Amino acid sequence: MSSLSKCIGMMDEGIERTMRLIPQLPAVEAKLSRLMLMVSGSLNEELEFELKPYKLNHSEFLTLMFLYSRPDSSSTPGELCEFTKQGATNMTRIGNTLVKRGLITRGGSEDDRRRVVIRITAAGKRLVLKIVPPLFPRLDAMFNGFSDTDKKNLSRLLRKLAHNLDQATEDTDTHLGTMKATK
Amino acid sequence: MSSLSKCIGMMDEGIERTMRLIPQLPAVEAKLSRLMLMVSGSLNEELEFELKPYKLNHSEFLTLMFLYSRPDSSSTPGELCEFTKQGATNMTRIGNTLVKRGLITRGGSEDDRRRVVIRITAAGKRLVLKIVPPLFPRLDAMFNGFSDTDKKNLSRLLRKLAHNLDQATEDTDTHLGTMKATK
DNA sequence: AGCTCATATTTCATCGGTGAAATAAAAGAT
DNA sequence: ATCTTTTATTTCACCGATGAAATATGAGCT
Repeated sequence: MSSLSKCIGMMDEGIERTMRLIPQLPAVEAKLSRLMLMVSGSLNEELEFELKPYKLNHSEFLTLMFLYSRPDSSSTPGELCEFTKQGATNMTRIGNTLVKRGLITRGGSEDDRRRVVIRITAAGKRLVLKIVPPLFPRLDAMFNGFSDTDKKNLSRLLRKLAHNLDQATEDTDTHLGTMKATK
Repeated sequence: MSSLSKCIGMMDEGIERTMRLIPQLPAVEAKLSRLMLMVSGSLNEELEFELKPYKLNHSEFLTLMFLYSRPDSSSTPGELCEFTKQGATNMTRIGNTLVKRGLITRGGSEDDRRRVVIRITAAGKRLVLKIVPPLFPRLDAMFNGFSDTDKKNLSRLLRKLAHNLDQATEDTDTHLGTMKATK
């Protein structure tokens, strides 16, 4: 496999050369967004790799962790879709496989009987406790050489980025909204 | 759609609560890595959305841009696999579709006749020039409110993260290597 | 010349996810 | 009481990518 750093080097050179062909290109920003995508791609790969022994994929793990972190150990399909950014179709499938493995249960809600309540089981919690702690050394290693201010800054900048991305998609959505309304 | 910021809020709360259940959890680092994944997920979505009108996906776009940025407008499947982190199977398929659309050509190499030389065509270059400049405003908007030092810091921190990730996977790989050698 | 290694392609089964449409059931509004 | 909306599921066709195995071809070594 080619190392991430090597890919980043190629990317840097590529953008430098592209800048000569398209001078208006905002090179700094282009590099930053490419960096984001490449680094998190690698991070994602790493996570999937760690989950493989437990036959869980990223979405299933997220779902499980979200339930684990809830005060009442439960949620609904809709809420899980929001948080994990999955479509309803996929959420149903994830639910099916996790139920089949006995990691969650699905039951009708008392108060709103359209709603389905998804709850993590004792076995699900046990699995989380088996998966998560071994991840900690990796997590620490990832941030080797990061000072406390480094971490604070990274958090701040990523959150700012998130905010800007929200703005952008909000604009797009409202435009689509007006287009539909006009039509 | 649920906004990125709202998801980040849920994530923050989730990790806080999880920390109470698993006190050794390195919460700061966990949040940072979740942030990375969430923000870049959204960034990725945005990019795919921009590319959709041109019937290109992320990998095809990367491939095209890499070729565009090369001094001689060409590369080889192997090199493209490295840079785009795609498997050979997928690279072949990407090549097929781009050739079919007249955006690249595939030909035998002169010096090493195992090698295939992939070259971006004039039409391919034209498409790049049609796609890329409209991306610039988005790119600028993404980094709204970022000072020059913010950008420098973000770049520095992402590159450091990349370096650490390389170390981690290198360790894993060499362990696997010695395991295989021992076997 | 012969052997091994490297490069690329193709085929095939599989995975994870999407999007649209149909169905069901119940909540909420008037 | 009916109508509309919300919530969830299911089905189906499809997309993009993976991984393994088979094939082909040619480079490089001895």
